[in-house]
Amino acid sequence: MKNSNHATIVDVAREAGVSYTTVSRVLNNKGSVKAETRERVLMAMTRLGYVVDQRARSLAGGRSQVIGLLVHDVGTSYIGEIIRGIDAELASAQYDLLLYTTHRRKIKETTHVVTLTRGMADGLLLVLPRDPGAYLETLRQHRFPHVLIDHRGGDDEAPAVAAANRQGAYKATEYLVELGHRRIGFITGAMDQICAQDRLAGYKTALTDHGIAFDPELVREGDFFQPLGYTEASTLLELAQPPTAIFASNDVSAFGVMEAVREHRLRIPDDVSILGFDDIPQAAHVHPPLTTVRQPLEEMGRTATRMLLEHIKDPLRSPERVELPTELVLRQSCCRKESRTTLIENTVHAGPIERKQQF
Amino acid sequence: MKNSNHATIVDVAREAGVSYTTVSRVLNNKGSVKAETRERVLMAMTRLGYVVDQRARSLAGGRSQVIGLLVHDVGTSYIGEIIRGIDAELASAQYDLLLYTTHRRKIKETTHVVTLTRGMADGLLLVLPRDPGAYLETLRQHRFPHVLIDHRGGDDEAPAVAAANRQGAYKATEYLVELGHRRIGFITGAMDQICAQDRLAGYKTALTDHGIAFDPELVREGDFFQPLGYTEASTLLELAQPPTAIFASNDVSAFGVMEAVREHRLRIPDDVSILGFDDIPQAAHVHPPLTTVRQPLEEMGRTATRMLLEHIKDPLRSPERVELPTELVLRQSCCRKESRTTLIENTVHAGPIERKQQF
DNA sequence: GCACTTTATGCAAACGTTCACAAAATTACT
DNA sequence: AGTAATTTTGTGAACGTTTGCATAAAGTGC
Repeated sequence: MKNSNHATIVDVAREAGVSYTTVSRVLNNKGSVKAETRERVLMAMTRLGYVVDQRARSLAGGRSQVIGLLVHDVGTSYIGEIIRGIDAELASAQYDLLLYTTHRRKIKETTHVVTLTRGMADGLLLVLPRDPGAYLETLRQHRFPHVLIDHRGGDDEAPAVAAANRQGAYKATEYLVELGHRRIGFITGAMDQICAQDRLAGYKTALTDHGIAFDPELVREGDFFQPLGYTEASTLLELAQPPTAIFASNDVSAFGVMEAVREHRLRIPDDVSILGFDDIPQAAHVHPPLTTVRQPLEEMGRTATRMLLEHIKDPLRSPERVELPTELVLRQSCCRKESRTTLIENTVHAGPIERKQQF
Repeated sequence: MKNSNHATIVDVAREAGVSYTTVSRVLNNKGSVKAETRERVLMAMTRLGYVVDQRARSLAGGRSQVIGLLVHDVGTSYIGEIIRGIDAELASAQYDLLLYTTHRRKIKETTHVVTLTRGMADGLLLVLPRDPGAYLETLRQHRFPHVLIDHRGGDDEAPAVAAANRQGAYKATEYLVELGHRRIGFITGAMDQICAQDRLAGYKTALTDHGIAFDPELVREGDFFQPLGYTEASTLLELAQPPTAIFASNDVSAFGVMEAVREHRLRIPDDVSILGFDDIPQAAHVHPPLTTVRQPLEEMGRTATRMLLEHIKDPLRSPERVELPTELVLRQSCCRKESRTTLIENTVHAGPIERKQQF
């Protein structure tokens, strides 16, 4: 880009008849400059179409106005929502976003982190990190600002924001119990993730707290994806004593559950109540709209970003770990266990005995 | 980050007992350096844990090894797939990705483009740009490398990659005709986008080419999202002469169509065949798996990136516009119009006359 | 073994900023 | 009016690279 005539700070200075330092001053609102001079410089800038060169600024000053974001993958609304929050917060702070997708390969996480540390970015946001132990130490050593999202990991002291997974699952299960359900199926998430473990824990605790014996038969291990949600729900529905409600560890696998239920010619919610987790936008748009535990994804992104920005400003600040509340969103995919008898259309679906034959 | 002891090129030079220029040479494989010296420098680098500072390199050299990506939103698998392709290609060329989400605000597109031009990135990828006219001229003037994805726009000369939307829609419609369907519903995409227009055009042409009169009643305007797909499909199903097949302009709205069809107690594909467009991963996982037109999203990302990288290497290269082939993916959501009579389960769903009453 | 090319290395100047420090201009205070 | 305090401006040195030019070392051909 040498040929293109990009104006520099020096050009502006010449145009305005001041020194380049002065231009830098009005650029950063640092140090004092006479109102009239500032005006003159500003004029010169617009006249020349000046735009600051972030690379140079960063090299000289230390701040690159870029933060790095490390994610697995970018095609899910889970990530989409989080990024929306990050983005909003970043935009108002004039930061740019450097995106790294690891596609679940651990090595990539580490190498990316190292490069990032080296001046490219002022801070790092890690969503659902796979194996943070590998580089968390490096980050801490270099005093490199970072915040983990959705990984309220073990003993490590890293700043993090997560959702109240356990509590959310507890409330949701409680809700199903209050609707009269006694046999409540549960599809877990990928169990190597702490949020998945927490959700299962919430489910279990709620059951025992309400005097319902925990039946391992009703818990199936999923992976947060639709296909496995579908298969595992099918298994549940074919039990001798099938559940009257199924709680899936996230909305996407809840969609799989819905498929399975329909495949078995059962109605939602009349025959089987379904409950999800996350409240991704799509949850409101399926039929019937999915009752789910809202995880404040966008807010998580926002909060994490704010925390990170604070840390960049003041690197000595001690790491905090925030847990954002989850919230039960009532829609139409759950109903009282008894209510099935009140409906007219009972004949449309096959009864419980025929079910197995159909599959 | 001043306190953290990051090794510089000079430190490496001292450690290896050479000048910093030599270190730079082995770093870039430029100029000749004796094998033995190179070895020594390499050793020193690993010993000191040296990592190049991209900002400085960029300032001095001109290449930032960063490309910008401008997208609407990042939470859809449409974007996810494209980014996957971009990412793969970029990783092997040692480039990083600067992400800008516009959230559909036009102004943002322009301001971002300007900043980008200013050294932050070596090139720019624009996915489904809203209003490229505003900045395309700027980009061209500055000879700033750029490639548009999925916007085979009007007259402008910008390099671009798109999918064969028209042809794909044509083939798909033809397929439905060959299955014996005569009344084929169509849900359009957001009609301000050229790809949506092309898909509609393909549908129309296919019909007339096969001697089927175009019936405007069967075309409903959608917006590429599920809710509208649902409502518009409902409208189609409640026509006096409802379609026996519905072709939605993308998979997501096809999911809406599926909901609507089920809501009307009709079976897929026995009563209504459904066809989508895009082949997002989820399309294979719904039930029945969705027959759809595969748009090579990942490949589009890859191709665009390769083109961009070429342009960066050789800025004088003339812009090309690539159209990648689409492909009909046959799954289980479509069947012969006649086949409905061959199935056993005919009684489960309500007949066409009762349909309206149920809704 | 001498001039002559090739290969290997080093020096200094950029790139476009920020920032500490110094100097100049202005204002305030006695 | 003279001095101190304050505000405004300028100078020069970073920041960590790349790159053109100069130089030193090593081959090459006769």
